[in-house]
Amino acid sequence: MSNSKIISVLKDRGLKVTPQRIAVLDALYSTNEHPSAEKLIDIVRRNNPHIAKGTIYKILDFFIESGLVKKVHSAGDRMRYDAFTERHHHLYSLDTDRIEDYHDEELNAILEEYFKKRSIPHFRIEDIQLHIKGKFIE
Amino acid sequence: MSNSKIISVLKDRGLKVTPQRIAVLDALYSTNEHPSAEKLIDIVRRNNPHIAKGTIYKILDFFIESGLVKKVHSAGDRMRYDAFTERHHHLYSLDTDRIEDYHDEELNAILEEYFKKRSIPHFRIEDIQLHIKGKFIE
DNA sequence: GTCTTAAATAAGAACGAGTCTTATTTGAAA
DNA sequence: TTTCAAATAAGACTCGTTCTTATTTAAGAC
Repeated sequence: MSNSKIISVLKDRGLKVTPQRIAVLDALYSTNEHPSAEKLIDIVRRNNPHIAKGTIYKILDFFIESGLVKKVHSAGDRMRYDAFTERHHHLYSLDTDRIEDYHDEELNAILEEYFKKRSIPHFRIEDIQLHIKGKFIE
Repeated sequence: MSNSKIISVLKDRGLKVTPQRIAVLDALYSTNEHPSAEKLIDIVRRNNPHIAKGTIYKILDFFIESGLVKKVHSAGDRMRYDAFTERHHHLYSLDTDRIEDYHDEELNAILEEYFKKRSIPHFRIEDIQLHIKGKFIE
């Protein structure tokens, strides 16, 4: 994604634009592998070697509050991030730390239908995601 | 669950029975709050103050390999564990670290049906779990 | 363009959940 | 009861993440 588009993403939401935020958002949009913070720091520093580690963690938290980024639920020991905000699901490798997107409108419709007629006592649903665990075969 | 039943769980699977394993399994069966390892260590040490932290982590890994326990995918900074092995789903609080079970046969059937007719290229599914995120209201 | 200031960042120390190491103990088969 | 591979205790260590403090900066006001 071009820099000017990334700037628009921030500006349109009334968020302050900084070179560091642009770099982090660019790194997130440039990959679909749901990177860990450490991986993201690597990517960011290819073009911006001076950006501080703590800054990137702080920016990630800020993006999460702002709704630009979501944490990916996982069983690993490091947090994973996802900047693809449309409703989608994930495939989890049981062998490796690979996590891929799974997107299907029919599935979304089925889930929508199911939860429309069935409310959960004492719980207000805000988001639903399927975790599909298994093995990638090449 | 009684001690003799817990011993049976281990014996029936051909697993070595130790006081430490009994204590950890007992702690897991005594709560449905999907405890972190640290929380579990607290529970275990109420009755067995001498059991080492590393031992409990090692036992948890062993139980996971043995299929007695599953890791719960989460966005938090600590791993959570679940000894309820029937197919079920989870409710996640967006405010707190609360995670509750959600169990419904109709939902399982719907998912079964959906994935029966739709295979995912290059992926062999082994387990499917719904993450329902939202807010608990009292 | 310049000023102003709250907010953002740099640098690295600190924290803590989870892992590793080594000596000791033990479950359970023979 | 003997034997020994496996399990445990104790605590040092790792490293992903957070915190602290001084410095810099984005962007609104003038």
